[in-house]
Amino acid sequence: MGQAHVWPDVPAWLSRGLADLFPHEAGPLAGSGTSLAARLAEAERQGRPLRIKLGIDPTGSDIHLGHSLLFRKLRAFQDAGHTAVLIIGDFTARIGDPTGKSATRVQLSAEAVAAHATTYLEQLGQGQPRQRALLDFETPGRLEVRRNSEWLAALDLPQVIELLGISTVGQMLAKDDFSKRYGGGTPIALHEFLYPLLQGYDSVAVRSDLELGGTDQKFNVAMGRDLQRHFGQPPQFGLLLPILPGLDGVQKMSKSLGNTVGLQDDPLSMYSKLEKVPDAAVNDYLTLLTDLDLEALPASPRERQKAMALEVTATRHGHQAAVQAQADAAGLVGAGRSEGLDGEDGGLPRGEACDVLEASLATVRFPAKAFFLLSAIGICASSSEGRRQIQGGGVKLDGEKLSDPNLEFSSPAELEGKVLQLGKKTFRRLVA
RNA sequence: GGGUCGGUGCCCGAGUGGUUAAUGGGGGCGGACUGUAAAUCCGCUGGCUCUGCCUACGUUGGUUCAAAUCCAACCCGGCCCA
Repeated sequence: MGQAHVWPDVPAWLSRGLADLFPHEAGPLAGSGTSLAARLAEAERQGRPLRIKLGIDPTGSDIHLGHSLLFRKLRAFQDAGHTAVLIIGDFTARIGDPTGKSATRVQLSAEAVAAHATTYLEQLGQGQPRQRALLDFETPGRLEVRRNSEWLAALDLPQVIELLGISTVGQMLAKDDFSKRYGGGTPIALHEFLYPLLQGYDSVAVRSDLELGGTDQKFNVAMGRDLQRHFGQPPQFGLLLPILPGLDGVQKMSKSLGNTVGLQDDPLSMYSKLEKVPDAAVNDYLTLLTDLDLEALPASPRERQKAMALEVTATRHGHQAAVQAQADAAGLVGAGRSEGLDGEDGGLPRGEACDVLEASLATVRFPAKAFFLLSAIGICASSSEGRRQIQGGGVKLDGEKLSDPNLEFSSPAELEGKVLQLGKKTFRRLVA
């Protein structure tokens, strides 16, 4: 995130973790209209809430922490009395946002998109009390869920041509991803140019006052302003949040990079993933995923990791579950070591006392060899990989290292109740 | 449409007739170290209940004892020209 930019004229709940806000006095668009602060004040005076647009493309089935910071900000707007307009890009998802992709994205089927959309809403807390949910689905007037096929599927060719006429090839090529690809000789399909336009047209369709997005969405958000102007609407504000780094601390959090923490993750795996995010990313996680006061936290990097992991897990699963997860995580690792810093870390229960995921042996065919077992219960992708893991010395059964991949177990009874461990963080209790 | 270059394992990228599951790098996983981190070092990195067998170098056919490597057609992409 770099040095924190100061946004003096907007409330703290809004400015926390902000990467960019435009137009803004300090920015290049200064003077091109009212400031957001003025707009907020006006809205309050008139008792007319602002319409805050957030578009999501249902291209996958899981929402992860990288998305959740946007929803947190959207929720903050809701709590301040504004209307969240959540746009499910069921139509645009089928085109695929070229953002950040080095290649053209495969087009999804309508069925897949519809299914994803449903699970998204569940994950955002539809049907749950507002205290537990990520978004406020309950309070009347605070949320509108729209699908952009509502208006995009109805566009006819003349209208599409009108949209295409609003932008130029030059403008499109100014977009970072396009220019990189164009310069680098990777193909750009023409329909990809349509994406920013359609996405921008959403702003027109819902009469957005402010659009929320990641910094990678700047082009699209700005395009929304252009289109609104074209269609005679006051252009929206753009409010951009940083891209959350993934568990590697370097690349953005993304499913395809496998560095995510899913909203669906159980408390233990959520906590154990979070407590080891690289030091450099911890502050980002704290500002973007919690409301904690960074100044008030201990200086020790390890303590900050733990505090962050605990708090983020708690916001999702509740304090109780988070504390339990923290204890379990310490137990799992502590089992293999003899460390004892304070009373807090010392004397922790061994692996078996902890809450470990169970793996059923019901579908495993016996007699089963050790290497086969690993893939059979799903902790290795293939039996060959299982073989290698054992040969590499990374597999333990009840704390004892397995050295022979061909070790044969004749019946489930031999394994029942034992804990199979792969590496430092994958544990499965075997049950029949 | 024409010319030209190219399509190799998760990614990049060597290899241009014969121990080749295919050099190297990245990423990933495992081990040591550690703060359950970073950095560093080491090992592994197609599949199969595996002393062996099977599938792989865009696709399909062909030449050859033998092909990722040669030939043909096709598919896909970059660049230049139209």
